[in-house]
Amino acid sequence: MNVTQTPFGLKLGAFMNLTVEESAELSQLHSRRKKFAHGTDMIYQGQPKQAAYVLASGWACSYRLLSGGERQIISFNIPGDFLGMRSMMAHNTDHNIEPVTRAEASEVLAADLSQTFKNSPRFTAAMLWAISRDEAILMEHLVGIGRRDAKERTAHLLLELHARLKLVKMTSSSSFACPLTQYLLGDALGLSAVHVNRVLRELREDGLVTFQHGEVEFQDLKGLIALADFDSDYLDQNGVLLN
Amino acid sequence: MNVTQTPFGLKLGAFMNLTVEESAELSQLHSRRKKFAHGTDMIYQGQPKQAAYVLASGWACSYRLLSGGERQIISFNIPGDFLGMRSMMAHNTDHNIEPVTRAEASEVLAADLSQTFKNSPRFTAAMLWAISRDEAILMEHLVGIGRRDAKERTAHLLLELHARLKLVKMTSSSSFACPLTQYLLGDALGLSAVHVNRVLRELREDGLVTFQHGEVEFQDLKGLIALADFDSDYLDQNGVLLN
DNA sequence: TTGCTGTTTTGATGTGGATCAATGTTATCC
DNA sequence: GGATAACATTGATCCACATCAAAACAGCAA
Repeated sequence: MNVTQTPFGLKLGAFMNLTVEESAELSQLHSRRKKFAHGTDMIYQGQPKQAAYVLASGWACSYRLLSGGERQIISFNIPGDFLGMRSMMAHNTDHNIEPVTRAEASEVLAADLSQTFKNSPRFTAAMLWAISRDEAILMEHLVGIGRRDAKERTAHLLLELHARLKLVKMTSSSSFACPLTQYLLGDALGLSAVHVNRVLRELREDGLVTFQHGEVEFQDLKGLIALADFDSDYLDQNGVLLN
Repeated sequence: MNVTQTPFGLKLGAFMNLTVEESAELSQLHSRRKKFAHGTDMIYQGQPKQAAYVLASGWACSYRLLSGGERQIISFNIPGDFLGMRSMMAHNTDHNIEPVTRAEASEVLAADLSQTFKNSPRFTAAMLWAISRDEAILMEHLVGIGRRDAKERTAHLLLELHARLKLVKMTSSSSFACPLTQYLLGDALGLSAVHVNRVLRELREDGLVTFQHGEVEFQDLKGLIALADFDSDYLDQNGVLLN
């Protein structure tokens, strides 16, 4: 299979066109495939070997648990995302990553990665781009929790997921399959699951989006974008989407 | 001056010992010095040239403005921090960085940086470490805003700043100089300045910390750490601090 | 000394979202 | 067909923090 058509390839393609050699290099990284079932952590505190993964299929989420038992989901991960850069670089891993659905991922060894960095400066740049983009997503998430109310926040997240999934060709024009429960949404949005439910109902009643039976459908995309004050620039993929 | 004693050198030193050659390489990056006054943005939306900086002295903060006029401070930056990685990699800059005090920073050109990456894989790793660490700080911030109450959050931020400043030798054992206003704290913590004031008073009355006249003083460090549920692991600098 | 400007402090009142407690829905398995 | 489990929905009550308003204070310029 052509690597440029994998989710990871599609994503990096938003930053630059991959040469034949780079595609080959990428295939290497992409070889050691692993499967994860719902309920088993992919990355966790105190794990023996520092590993990183490229998510090939399925969704995951990274989260932190507080001593009081509450949890905060840091980010949702979709196919093409690179997981665990931090657990590879840092001496302690302080957050967990668990699959939301069944998931497949390619394990990336630190040695291989640094070899690839050496071989291809352009690939290095692309990885830095991907990392910065993840950071931008995190920032936007922070802004949402800090300064947007529950409705705006929820709308924003749905719009973001739509845009990100679009990049890896996992959407139809105005809907996408979404395996997240209201509990997961709550843990990500800093809301109770109960309140997430109310917010989703309001959005539905306003004729903006519906989220039912694992499917998010946008009824009024413009209205939703206005409500959420959503500007996709931070995802840095507009050039690609316009093509 | 020995680069290893600059804040940036001290910080990277937490990850690895710099060789003589690496120090030289680092000095190169560190040469084009610029000054910034309070009130002029260092990095802003739509700026002509993509630049990055290493903060040499003074404090800064990066923030996002919402259409409603509210702002969310993403992070506070102290000497040794690398600023603007994202504005260098991405096609659009979506957040601003402004100095909190007068500040000096070394401008880093994209070309120089990628050259340095090519020359020194170890430096590349150190930069990735620094980036991951920034991401971890951001995550912790997110967790705080999402799941901690105002008092815990405030305490946590003060403890984090103390630990980070320690790494670049800008603290005394139980206090540090802090140029932040209560408005800035509020914008970072997702609180109103009024509420920040009340929280600071409570912390003072509890005999935990005082923050007055630009000086943060810890009265009961253990108590504060317990209150904030603070675990410095995420800063990945414990090994260094123990030496 | 007198402002002027930015910052801190305190009080009174209002609200978004948490929490508690049920009930409804759907899927799965026997 | 009933039992069980996971998830979604709705109502009632409460509190942490926002918002509004005003005063006290510090630093600085003239």
